[in-house]
Amino acid sequence: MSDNSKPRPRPTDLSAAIASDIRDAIIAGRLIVDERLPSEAELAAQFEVSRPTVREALKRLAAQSLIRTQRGASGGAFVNRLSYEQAYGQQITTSTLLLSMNGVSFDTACEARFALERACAPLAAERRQPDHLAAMQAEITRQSATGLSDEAFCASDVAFHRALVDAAGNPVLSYQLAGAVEAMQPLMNMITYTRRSRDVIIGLHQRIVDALEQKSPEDCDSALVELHSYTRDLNQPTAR
Amino acid sequence: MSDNSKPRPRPTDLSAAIASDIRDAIIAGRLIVDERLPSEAELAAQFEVSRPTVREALKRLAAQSLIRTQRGASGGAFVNRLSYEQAYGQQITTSTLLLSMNGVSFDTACEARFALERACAPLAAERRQPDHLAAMQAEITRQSATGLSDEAFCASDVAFHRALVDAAGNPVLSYQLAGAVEAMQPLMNMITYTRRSRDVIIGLHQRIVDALEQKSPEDCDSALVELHSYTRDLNQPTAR
DNA sequence: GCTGATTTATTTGTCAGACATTTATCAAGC
DNA sequence: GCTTGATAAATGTCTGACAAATAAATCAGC
Repeated sequence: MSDNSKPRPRPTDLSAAIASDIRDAIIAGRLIVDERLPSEAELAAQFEVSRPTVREALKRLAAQSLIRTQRGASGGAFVNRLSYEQAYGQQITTSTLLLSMNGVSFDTACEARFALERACAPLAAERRQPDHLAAMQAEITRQSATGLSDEAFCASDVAFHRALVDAAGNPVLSYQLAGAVEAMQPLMNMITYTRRSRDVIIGLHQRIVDALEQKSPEDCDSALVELHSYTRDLNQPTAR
Repeated sequence: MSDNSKPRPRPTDLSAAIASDIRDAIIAGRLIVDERLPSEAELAAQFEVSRPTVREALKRLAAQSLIRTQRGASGGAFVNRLSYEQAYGQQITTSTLLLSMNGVSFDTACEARFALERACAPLAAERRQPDHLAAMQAEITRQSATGLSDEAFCASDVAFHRALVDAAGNPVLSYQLAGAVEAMQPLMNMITYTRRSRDVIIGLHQRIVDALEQKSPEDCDSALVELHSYTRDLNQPTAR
């Protein structure tokens, strides 16, 4: 009556197994936020392994921001409250690598991004605050500058779209979209932006801001749709 | 000896600094998929640290699925091709913890989930394949069973919605949505589902499947909107 | 010459013990 | 009362060693 019916292949890697144990305890709530784990020596005794092995396990968890460590007396490993900032970072790293390593096409990534972004637009139109509009307007100004490198233009584009997402006022949405928006940047960096194409994009950005200011989700949506197809065609000007 | 002027301001936590270095190299493409890293001993010499320190760094990267390791001659650490499966897993873990540790309200998470899901609906209506419809229909059947626990009902609900997302035929969307959908499960598990409420939900699910079958994005969207508001009210029956 | 078993070399996985560094706590001295 | 120093606890790091896995080289046998 053992649980060897579980499909989980018990890792022969002790540090991976220990990390998995502790991770499960955190996810299941048996270890709560800010709770202190036993010291490395105690964990070593508990799992009957050496301290370096325990440390490797803890580093794995630290890499996922599940724990944080503190040195000194009354230090140790603590269950970490995963902040939005940390979650953003991991989300962006994972998304970026997923796209680049699997040869995801520009079209696929672009479609996903604009689909998700359109989902935010109605909420953004309803809740946008002055600072969101100001942030977006500032990026438009930056994008209009002459002599801006393609890379800088892309970075500003990303910042614009992140501000748009943030305007929806839903931190969970912002978190989910962070990956989609940021991971697009490397792909968009491969495009050459002519003066005219920049002007078109900037014009659409302005339409988006205006639509949000007037709380018109329809105008915002149509601008996004146009921006999507324009961006797609930029990448494959001779397609079809 | 030019690099002794390398005052990188993170001398604490050498293993974190080394992991960061290697991670940057992978993201920047200086290390490509399936490329073998130097052995632990070589890395130790290269970074002028001990092998355990290098190992801790490598374990951090392994925790993010950035590398995989192999024992034996011609073994070592290899840059890992991040698979969608692995990315799903990390996304789900991070999202679940983010919601539970930050006390994200049901409404907020629910709003994000349905907003994102509505973004998938038009694509799903266009591209859904028979197996997607079959998978969704199978979950509806499961949900209709009597004596089903609330937890099992929720699990089936999640499976239904993931099938809906997959029907959009965009792996990047599926990846992004995996977190949003799965992370909702713990929150939805806290709801008690009466027979009547289950019937309402199942009815809406059926409407969604029918709409997809008929390739009607409008019907699908309206069903999703209704499902959203119904779910929200289930959680706070006396609100407003 | 070729096949198959054996040895060898390389590399990760694990262990033990030690020292360095950081930090909270507490006691001593002014 | 406040500062200051000693103390203890914990993580961070190092050294050296052995175990285990695995691919390549070697060698015996035909």
